[in-house]
Amino acid sequence: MPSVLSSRDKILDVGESLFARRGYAGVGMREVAQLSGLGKSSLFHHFRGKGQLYAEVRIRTLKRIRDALAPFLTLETAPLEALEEGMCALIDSFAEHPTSARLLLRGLVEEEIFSGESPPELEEAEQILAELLDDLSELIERGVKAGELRAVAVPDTMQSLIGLVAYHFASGAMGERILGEALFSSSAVRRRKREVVNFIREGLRAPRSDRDEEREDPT
Amino acid sequence: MPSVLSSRDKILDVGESLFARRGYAGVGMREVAQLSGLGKSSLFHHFRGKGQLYAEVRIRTLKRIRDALAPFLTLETAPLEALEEGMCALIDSFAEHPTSARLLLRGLVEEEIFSGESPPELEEAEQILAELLDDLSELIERGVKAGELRAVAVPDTMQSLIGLVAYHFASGAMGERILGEALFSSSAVRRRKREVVNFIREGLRAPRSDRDEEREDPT
DNA sequence: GTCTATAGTGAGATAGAC
DNA sequence: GTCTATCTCACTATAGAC
Repeated sequence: MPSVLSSRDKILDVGESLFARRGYAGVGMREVAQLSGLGKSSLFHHFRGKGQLYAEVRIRTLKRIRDALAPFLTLETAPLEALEEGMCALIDSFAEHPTSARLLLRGLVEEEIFSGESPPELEEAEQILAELLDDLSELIERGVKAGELRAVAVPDTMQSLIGLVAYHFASGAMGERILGEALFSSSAVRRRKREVVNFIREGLRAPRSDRDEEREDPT
Repeated sequence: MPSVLSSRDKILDVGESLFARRGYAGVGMREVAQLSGLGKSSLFHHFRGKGQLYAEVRIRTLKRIRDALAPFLTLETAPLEALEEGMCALIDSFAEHPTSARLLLRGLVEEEIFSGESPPELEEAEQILAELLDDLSELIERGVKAGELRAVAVPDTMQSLIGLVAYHFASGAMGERILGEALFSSSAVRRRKREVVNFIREGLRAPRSDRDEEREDPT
């Protein structure tokens, strides 16, 4: 590992920052080059084109998110606890890489990005995302079946969790206006974790009686 | 009111649909013109330029959202009930205008849209949004002070509610993949309302004892 | 691996006839 | 109000020297 970033990594960093802030169409290769300290043409030596750069940036981001979440998507922890701790780990990951949430949200919300054909690398990104969502879905379902969670609709709950965590850290200037504080200050991150965990715990946990019922179910 | 849309309204409709799907930078005036059934130059007769068109689209959308939410942001209803009913009304509004949520979310998340100076009309949009957020903030604060809601952090709760409602209906193809169903089908909308209301009620309501405490507080 | 130069396209916007 | 024609500029991408 070189202590100085390779040109390729530098380009990826710059691209990640710009794509997160402005979206695919809002970014020009000229600006990516300038901020990378390279000539415009040098970019095309490292990446086939803007499309591939975007895809590689997305892959890197999604892998980071997957790595943060993976330890909690196993079968070893109780579902509600795994959900709470997983969301905390995700928030920590977002806090460490402030562009991640925006890029994730853009990937979830944005469509019709490529007018012609999309770069083949995007499929890898889609697959990482798909696996992640599948694992999360299974976790929630396990929680419901175990009686730890209320009888929520699993897909809607997925959407709720994404909205709860990803939107907040993607909300930029408007989020900071609402918070009256930097989104990624350590106090704001700590508070967000607390609020999200409380919201999830109170909002999704099965009421006492249900949980007892489930445990005692003799069928 | 003419039964046939004026050119201006037609352009606004087309612009709204395109800006919601692709964002400001992803939309070309040529495409707006074609879908409006006009020549490119005719657009510039109705709007000073792309920036103004975007601003007008945002204003129209935000006014729709404000009108849907306004009845529940008064002081007349109990806060938790107002919150639940307000979110339902917002969901109904999103369901009626499927571009609204996306455009709202884009407005909240997107920055640095204009490279040069931004159109003056955008300030009107920002003000509508600011008033809306202020009113929502006050509602939550009233709920906490009245002891109806837990002692949540008000700004974080705002963010949570936005994420819960706006993200879902902005999530497009990915949301439909998660749901396994069209986002705006009547059954999906009904279910979303139920899930959001339950999540809010269970997740934000103060526990029984607190609510009793507050009511009996003799100080 | 980086550069200069440039091709080629499409963007936003304007002028002026009808 | 709408059109055709045109301007200027920025964009992605390539060619080829170093």
